[in-house]
Amino acid sequence: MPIDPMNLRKVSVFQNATENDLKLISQHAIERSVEDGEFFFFQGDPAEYFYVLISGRAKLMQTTTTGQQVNLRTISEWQMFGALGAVRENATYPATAQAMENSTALAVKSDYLKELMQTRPYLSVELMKLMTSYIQEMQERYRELATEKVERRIARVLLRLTAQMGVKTTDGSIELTFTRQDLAEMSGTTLYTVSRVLSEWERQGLVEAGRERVLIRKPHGVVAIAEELNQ
Amino acid sequence: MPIDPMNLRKVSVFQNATENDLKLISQHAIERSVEDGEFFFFQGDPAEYFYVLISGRAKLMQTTTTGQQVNLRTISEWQMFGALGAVRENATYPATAQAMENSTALAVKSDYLKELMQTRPYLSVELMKLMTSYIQEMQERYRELATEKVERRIARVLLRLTAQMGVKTTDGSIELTFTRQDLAEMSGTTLYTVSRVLSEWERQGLVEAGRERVLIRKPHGVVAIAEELNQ
DNA sequence: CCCCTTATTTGCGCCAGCGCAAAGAGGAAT
DNA sequence: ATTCCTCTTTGCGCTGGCGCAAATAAGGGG
Repeated sequence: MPIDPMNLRKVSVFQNATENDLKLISQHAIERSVEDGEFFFFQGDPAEYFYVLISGRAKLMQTTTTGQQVNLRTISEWQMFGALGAVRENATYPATAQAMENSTALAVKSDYLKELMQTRPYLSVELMKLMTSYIQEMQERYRELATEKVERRIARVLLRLTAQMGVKTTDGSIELTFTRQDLAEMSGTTLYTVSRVLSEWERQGLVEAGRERVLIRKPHGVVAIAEELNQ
Repeated sequence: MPIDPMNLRKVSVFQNATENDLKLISQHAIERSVEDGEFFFFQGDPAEYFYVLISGRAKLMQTTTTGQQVNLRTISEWQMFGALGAVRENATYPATAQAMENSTALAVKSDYLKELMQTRPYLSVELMKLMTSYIQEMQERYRELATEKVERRIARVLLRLTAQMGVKTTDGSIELTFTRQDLAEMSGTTLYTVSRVLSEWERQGLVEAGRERVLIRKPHGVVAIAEELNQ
């Protein structure tokens, strides 16, 4: 059952699209459901489709030859992913997309997007804006990883996630749903270190740590750690 | 003295431009010379112009609040830089561009590029390709920084630089012109560690290390370190 | 309600890499 | 040649963070 094309306007790249364009795109889309832990695509696969997540949650990651993983980005609803292939000819995905819950996405042929962009400059512009924001975020994260201590990197990851997908509870706390392993992959450290840091913060009353869950009790306290000038 | 517009075809984004477009662009360009160590622009400045380096060498870097630096990219002749501002409205540069030698660049108003892109899809396409390659490179470097040991990261930096700007000498060695500090900023470590690693490699006969200079004697040996599967 | 699986915590030992400090080396300019 | 400046090397001590191992906790399914 195809979704209402108007929903596609929630996708940043399509925010300025005409109603007709949205219909065209949705007509070219097929729905794909993927279970928790399974994959939309793997790094190195031919980038034949780009995706728009319509329900669930996924992550984009790179895997090293030795099997270690690095989390590049978390994808939530109405975000586009796998779109780099729409740009180059015969591109392959530069990362792997794995569902973090049971998820559904729309898949559209990259070639179709490429075709649309030929005659719709707004699409290129929006896609470039999105790419620009990725570049900036990666540059920033790269700098953090190169220059900042683990504790602060973890604090920043929590804040980034808060902005992107944090759920505010009634008492002003913020709830995040991630495993220690997820957080480790996002902050460039190990699950042991994440666990130790969260335990310490819990002792200080900043957060409450649970299974696959972190409840930020004092957001400003986490901000303080992330920004702290001393060191 | 304005340069020959045809030279602009060496810029990847302009490779498919018409002769007339190249002329238009060069007519809108002003030349700017910057001495060794001085700056084209700073992180946070309004991104009014984009640049094309026509002689010399520069680096793009991010500076932390505590003054530490991270090198994002080295710019050599006919590369475009500072173009992210052409995409967003009222953007600021996300990085600082510093000359590594006496350098000259063409500066063109970002707005002018934006205007051209409205009617020339090939420009958007090429710019997106460039952005895609940045994203991929940053993702890769991020993964390396997160998962790989210093020695291997340094090896990879040398190989990247070899591909980008290495000078082959008559006997098959490759010469690179960088300070230990530069290499440290590029591999996310300190100049001390770079120095120690290079000294060790010199003992093994892989390289010759000189002042602001590294001569790679056995490129395949460096590749072996960069690729080595054992750990 | 119990069992099994998966996530988390924490003690412990270890070492890669940091960063100070001081000495050495290479170039450029006079 | 001499001087000066900058870049580089290396000894030394230190520590942040890794990662094993084992215990503990939290769900989920039957």
